Amino acid sequence: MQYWLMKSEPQVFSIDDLERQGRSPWEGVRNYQARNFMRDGMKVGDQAFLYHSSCDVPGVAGVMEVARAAYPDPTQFDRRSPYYDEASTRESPRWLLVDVAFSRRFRDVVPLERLRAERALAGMQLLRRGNRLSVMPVTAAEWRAVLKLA
DNA sequence: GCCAACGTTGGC
DNA sequence: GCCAACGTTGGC
Repeated sequence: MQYWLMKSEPQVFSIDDLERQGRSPWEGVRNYQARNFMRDGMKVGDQAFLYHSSCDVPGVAGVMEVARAAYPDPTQFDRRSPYYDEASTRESPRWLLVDVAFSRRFRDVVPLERLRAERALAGMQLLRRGNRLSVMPVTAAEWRAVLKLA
């Protein structure tokens, strides 16, 4: 089993939204590296942190589980969607998504600031300078270290 | 294949 | 709102 971290702006899709819905397609990933992690890495049953970005308190908000392996993201074909990609075709879809299922909402978000202060997380990809990836792997040791802070 | 211009991400 | 960092685009 593998561990992941996936970013979302809570104004767009938050841990509360996922808790309410129970399960959801993870729409809108438009970065090749992030797509490749979903396509080549993610398996049903993998665990992922939901990270809130671009908000008052950026940080890890809870835990979800991969509920369905990668398949084409329908929003790339939807002209009215902000994620529409006119260059993508149904014969050869450019963008994929996975379905995620709610597991747990932390009582409080574990703030980015707190993650940065944690020695065990010094090598975490999320914390590297200039990191903008919205989907990335997390090691088992990092996973445990973040859970301890929740 | 290089690289400048441009767009996006995301913390602050 | 600012700006650093980075990815993508497109001319050459």
